[in-house]
Amino acid sequence: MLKYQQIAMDIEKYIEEHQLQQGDKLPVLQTLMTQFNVSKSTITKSLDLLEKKGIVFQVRGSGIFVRRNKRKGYISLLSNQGFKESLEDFNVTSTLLALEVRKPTPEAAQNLNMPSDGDVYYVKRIRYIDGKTLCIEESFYNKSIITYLNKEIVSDSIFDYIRDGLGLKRGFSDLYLYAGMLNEEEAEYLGLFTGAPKLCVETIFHLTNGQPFDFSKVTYHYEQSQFFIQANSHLFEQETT
Amino acid sequence: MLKYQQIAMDIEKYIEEHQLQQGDKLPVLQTLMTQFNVSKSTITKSLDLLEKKGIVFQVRGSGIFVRRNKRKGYISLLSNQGFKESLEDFNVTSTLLALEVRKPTPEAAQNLNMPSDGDVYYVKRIRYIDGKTLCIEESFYNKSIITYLNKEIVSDSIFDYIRDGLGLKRGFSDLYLYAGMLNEEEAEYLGLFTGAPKLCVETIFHLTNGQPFDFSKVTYHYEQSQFFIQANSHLFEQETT
DNA sequence: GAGTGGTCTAGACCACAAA
DNA sequence: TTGTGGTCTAGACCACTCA
Repeated sequence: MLKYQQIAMDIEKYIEEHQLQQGDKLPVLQTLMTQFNVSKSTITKSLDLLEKKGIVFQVRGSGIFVRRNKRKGYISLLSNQGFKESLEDFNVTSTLLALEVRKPTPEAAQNLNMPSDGDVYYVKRIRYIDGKTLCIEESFYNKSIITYLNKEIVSDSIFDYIRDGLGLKRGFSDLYLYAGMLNEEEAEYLGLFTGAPKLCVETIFHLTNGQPFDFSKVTYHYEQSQFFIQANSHLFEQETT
Repeated sequence: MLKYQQIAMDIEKYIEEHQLQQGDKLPVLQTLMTQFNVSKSTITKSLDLLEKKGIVFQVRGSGIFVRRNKRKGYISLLSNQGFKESLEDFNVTSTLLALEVRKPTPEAAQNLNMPSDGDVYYVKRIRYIDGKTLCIEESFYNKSIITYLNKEIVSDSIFDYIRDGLGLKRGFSDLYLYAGMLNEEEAEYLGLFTGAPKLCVETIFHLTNGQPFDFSKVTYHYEQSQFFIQANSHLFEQETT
C-alpha cells in the first residue's frame, strides 16, 4: 500500500473513530507532516484523495475541515458500485434469476463495444433491502474478458472475483440515469402497479486500460431508493477563460 | 490562471479541436514536459485534473488516453450545476415565477444551516428546453450571505453574480436524487398528468469555507431529462485494507 | 503580519504494460 | 528490456484568511 493511501486511510479512520462532524478542523499540514514523517507533497496528496472522496475540504489560508453529509439511507452513486459496502446499516440480500451465456442485445453489444455475435454472461438479479424489493438488475459481461462465472461467484462478489480471481483491475465507469414508468413485468417484480415511477441506472464499467467489460441496467423501486452525490469545486473553477 | 489549469485547458481544447475519440493516445509525459516547458509534477497535476473531469484516463506503463462518452443529450450531474453551459447544443430558456424575500421552510433552514427566523431569497423558475418544459426549480438563498438579488441577476447567471458581484467563491455541493409521482400543481406546470413519474434533485451549494448558501430543489419532466455521471477509479481502489 | 494551504521545481526511484 | 506513468522528497515561493 502506498504511503499517501495509507495516510488517507488513517485520517479517515481517525475521523470515524472520533465522530468528527462537518466543519471540524484537522491538524495543520506542518503537524501532519511531522506526525506521519513524510514530505508536504505526500500529505497534500492524501488530503486531495480524501477531498475527492468527499471526506474533507481544504481552505487555503485557513485549514483542513471535515466534510460529512447528514442524510442517512442514501445510496452513493460514486463511491461503490458494488452495493455490499454501501448501505452498510441495512440488510441487503439478493435472488439470482438468471445466469447464462448468450448473445448480447444490440444495446449491450454497443455499450460493451463488442461484436453482436460474441458471447456475454447474462446475469439477472433482484435485490432486497430489509426484506423489501430494492431493484432489478441485469448485467452483461463480455465473455472474452470475464471468461468464467458461476453461481458462487455471482452470489458472492463479482468485483472481488474479477480482481482476485482473474487479476483484472477496474478503471472508470460511465453512469446514465433516467426516470420512467414500470412495464408489467417490472411492476410484478417490484410489487408495484404498471405505470408507477421507476428510476433506471445504466452503468458501463471499464478496466484500467479503458476496455468496457460490464454493462449493467438497474431498475429501482422508487420508494426504496434515494441517491446522493458529492461534487467538488475543482471541476467548475476556471470556467471563464 | 495557474500553469496546471492553463495546460489542462490547452490539452482539452486540443482534444476538442482535433476531434479525438475515446482511446486515442496523447503525447507521452516527457513530450508534454518539454512542449509546455514545465516540470513533471505540473504536467501530472494537469492530467489529474483532466482525469477528474472525465476527459482523459491514464494507464501506467502505457500512456494517456482520451475518455469521451458517446451519448448525447444527457445532463451532467457533476460538471455544471448552472445549466447554461451544460446542454450547449440545446436552446434552454426560463420563466421567472417568483423572486422574493421570505422566511425559509423548515427543510430549507435545516439544509442551509440557518435559523428559521432568518431571511432567504426565494426564487422559483421554470426551465424549457427547445420549447418543451424541462423542470421546475425552487431555490433558497441565505440572505445573510447573498445579500441582494433582482430580476436581472436572476435571469442572467446567479453564480456569475455571486462570484463577480459579491466576490464569493463556490466550493463543494451535495446532491440528493430520488424519483416520485407528480402532484397536481407540478403536473400542471410540466404538462403531465398527476401521478406521472418525476425525478427530483436537491442540491446544497457551499462556499469554499464550507458554509451553505443555496438550497435548490428541482423537479424534472421525466421525458426531457436524462443524466450522466463519470466515475473515476481512484475512489474505490484500496478498498480492502 | 502571522499562519496556513497551494504551486512549482529537479531529480531519484518505483511499478506496470507491451513487445 | 524498454518505455511510460506514479510516488516521494526537500525546499522555494505564492495566495489566501483571519485577527
